[in-house]
Amino acid sequence: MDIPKVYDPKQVEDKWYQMWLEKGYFNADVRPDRKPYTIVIPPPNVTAALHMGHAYNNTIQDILIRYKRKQGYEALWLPGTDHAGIATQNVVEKELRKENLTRHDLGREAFVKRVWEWKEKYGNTIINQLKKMGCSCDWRRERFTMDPEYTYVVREVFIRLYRKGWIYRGKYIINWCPRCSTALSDEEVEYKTHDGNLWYIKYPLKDSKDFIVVATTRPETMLGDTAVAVHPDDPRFQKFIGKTIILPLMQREIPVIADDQVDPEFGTGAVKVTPAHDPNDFQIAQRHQLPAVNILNNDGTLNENAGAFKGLDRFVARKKVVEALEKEGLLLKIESHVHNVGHCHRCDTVIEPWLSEQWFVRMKDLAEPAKQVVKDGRIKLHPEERWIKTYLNWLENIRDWCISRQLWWGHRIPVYYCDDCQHMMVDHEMPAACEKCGSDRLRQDEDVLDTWFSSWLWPFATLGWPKDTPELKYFYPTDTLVTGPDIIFFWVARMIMAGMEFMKEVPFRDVYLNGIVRDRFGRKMSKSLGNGIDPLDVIHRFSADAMRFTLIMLSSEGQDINLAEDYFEMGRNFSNKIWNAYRFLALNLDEPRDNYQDYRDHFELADRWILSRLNKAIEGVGSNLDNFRIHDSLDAVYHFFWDEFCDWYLELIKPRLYAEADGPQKETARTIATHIMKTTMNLLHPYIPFITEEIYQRLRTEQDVESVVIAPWPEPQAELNDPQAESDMNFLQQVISHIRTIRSEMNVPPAKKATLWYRTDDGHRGELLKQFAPYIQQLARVETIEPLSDGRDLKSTATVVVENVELFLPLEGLIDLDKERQRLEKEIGRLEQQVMGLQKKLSNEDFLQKAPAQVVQQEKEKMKNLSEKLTKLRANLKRLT
RNA sequence: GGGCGGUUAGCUCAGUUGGUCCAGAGCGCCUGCCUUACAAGCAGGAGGUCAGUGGUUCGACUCCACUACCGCCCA
Repeated sequence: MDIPKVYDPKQVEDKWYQMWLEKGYFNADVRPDRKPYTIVIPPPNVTAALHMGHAYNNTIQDILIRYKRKQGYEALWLPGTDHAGIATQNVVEKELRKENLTRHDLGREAFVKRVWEWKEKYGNTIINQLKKMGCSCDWRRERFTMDPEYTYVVREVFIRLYRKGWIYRGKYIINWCPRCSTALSDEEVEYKTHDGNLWYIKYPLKDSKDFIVVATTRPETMLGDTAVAVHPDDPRFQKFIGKTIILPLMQREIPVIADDQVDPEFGTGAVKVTPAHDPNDFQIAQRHQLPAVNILNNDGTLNENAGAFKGLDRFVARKKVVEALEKEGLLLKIESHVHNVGHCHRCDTVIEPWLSEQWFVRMKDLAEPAKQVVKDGRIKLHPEERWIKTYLNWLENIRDWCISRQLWWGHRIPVYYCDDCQHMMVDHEMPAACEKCGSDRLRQDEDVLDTWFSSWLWPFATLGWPKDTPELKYFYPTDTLVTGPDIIFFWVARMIMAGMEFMKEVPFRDVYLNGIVRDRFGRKMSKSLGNGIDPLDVIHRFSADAMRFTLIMLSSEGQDINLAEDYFEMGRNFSNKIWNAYRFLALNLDEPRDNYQDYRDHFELADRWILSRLNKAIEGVGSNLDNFRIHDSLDAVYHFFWDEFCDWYLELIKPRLYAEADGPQKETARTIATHIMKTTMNLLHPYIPFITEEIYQRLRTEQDVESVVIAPWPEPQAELNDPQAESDMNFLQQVISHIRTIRSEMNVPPAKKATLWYRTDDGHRGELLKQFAPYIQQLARVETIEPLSDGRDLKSTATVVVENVELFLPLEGLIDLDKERQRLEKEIGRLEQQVMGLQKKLSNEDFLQKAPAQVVQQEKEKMKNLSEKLTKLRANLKRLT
């Protein structure tokens, strides 16, 4: 048989994926006879190709969905992509800039067409990447947040909330990005620490030589001041309340007012009030009926209300205003001041609080059920402790959601205005005529909706809502959401709100929050740093299995992953190990078979042991997966396969396999090894789908299901649990390891066969050494094993004590007695320390009285064993001196 | 300013309800092996006052408090 020594994933990955698609294994349909298990993908933005974070996130989803599919659930993983309003508009605008064009050069219609072309390209790229990774999505159900059906849902929701009075339009202070030229929600603002200044400015009182000093971090906004405010109880300013100030540079008369909101501790205790450019000032202004003076254009330059500063960029204006104030002697001082400044989440531009007319969702009543379902456990977060507080805290302090965006790419707001009577109508389509005055001069609102206003509907919009489809009934609520903690507010919380509002039911039951993939130094991967790793490149160099395996091996629940390209060798090596284990079986197998149960009468210790260990591995994988401990689940099967199956079992059965004649002993080893191998492929399949299919197919028999994708998930078989076999094997493993250590430390040539004598009054262990001498001979390169007989010369033997059995290795001519003495002394020293510790513990009255009897008993037992061992080692050391 | 997370072997991290996993894994390092599945491998080994201080307890990497440093979120 010609099986290459090195596994070549390129030969298999595409082949099997094609087969899976053709067989329709990933398709999930409404099947009342089965329990559904549903995951909706966090739809990747169509801005660009997927990065390592996506690879990680989707690997986790694929593991869960493949696990459930193998368990017999009707497992639906619903794929799709997100139009990602601002982000996508930005990247396309960037493309245009290369052609020296702006979106305005193209006009709205042509620009949107251009974005659709971009979407087609990257949408396809993304789907292909997911397929390359092995993602088992039901591709028939792929959705995009701007599909016609989806767009209908978005409008429907807008209309329902509007009619309910939960969507309103109003003039408020919102976050404005001058670069993107749109409003943002509070969540889209990122605060960063800036080393700024605090400028102290004198505001002269009218008809007086007196003045009030105000402090500000944004001096240019003074041009829009309409008052100065002080705290009503602040004794320093009592005499000024109600007086009039002449606003410097503008010569506008503004009042001095008293308001509780003023913090007397900040600056001088008197603050300038700029209602159009500060949320707090806006509130103050409303209470005092102050006018708002807007001094900014939408691109961040100053408008005609800024007087002499009109047309300047806001940061240039800041300098000029300061200069002008200084010239007039009104600048008292400048202090350096560290403060947080809001930046656009998408383009990093400093945002401006700006008074403008926008659409909002009233959140209070939506937030309440979303809080409740997490509090009472109907939705569980994993890891819970870490995020539940963050989630609840956000909902406690929820603010209304600004959903209108001054963009072109997105869902147009379904609101229509009559040009004649200004009447406003909300509907799916533009009415033929104004319902109030009958005019046909109607126009739709120019703005589009926040991207998240469509993605918060994802779990049910993708299943057919608002129609009462069988899919919706069957697959909703979905089961698990896997996503990053960075979008808990943007997406997770809002999906829960939408689910509760429109479905009256949670959208999912478990939320697994995966960590962020970083570079080897713990830095976030980013284009600007150039430290990103391309999943396709990794797949090309190492294979999809290797990528998936490595990501999970490096992860731990909810923690960030530090990643470097060479780490993927880990996954490649494991694949190769699997391949070679298979290769070994194949070379010793004429044809696949899996009837190990037929040889039950011929099971020997190693067989009983490995089957018992397999049970443990199956339990470990399953229970950890059920608890979202993804890494631990893989770790369980990884160590079982490599450390126990490959390193011990396969080595132990070699004598049987290499035996000349076929016979039940040989057949037992063959069939069990095959069974373990195949079961392990089932266990590993969710993590590394490709190689497990390849091996499964090669080991498949007539009785087996046609693909590992749908082969049943292994269940532990209670009758194969064998504690006795495990403890006996454990003893023999220790014996073998100790002999190996001695050989290695004494530099015994590998080819040199050793002799082993043993002495013990433990009948069972003595029997084990006798009965399983072949194991020791095979794995420790020992020739003869016999009980120590009287009169043996122990002068040049190395010794070790394993569970009260003394082992002697005569090493005439090989042993370095000094070295052996050192070795024994070191071991004795180690034991003495332990004994001392135990002695102290056991002579402590408090311990004896207060510790549980069982613990005391355990410690006493330990003490007894250690003492015996110590006695033996001391005797042996003495013999050498 | 408020909240959360982290600090364990050279590196990246595990350690699940305080007492057998008296500290583990992967990578790296050292030694010996091309032993008829695998050198992408096998066998063996070195390496840690579990950030610091104090407390609770018979007993603390594990619980509590404070401190230091790092990171994230919110105002």
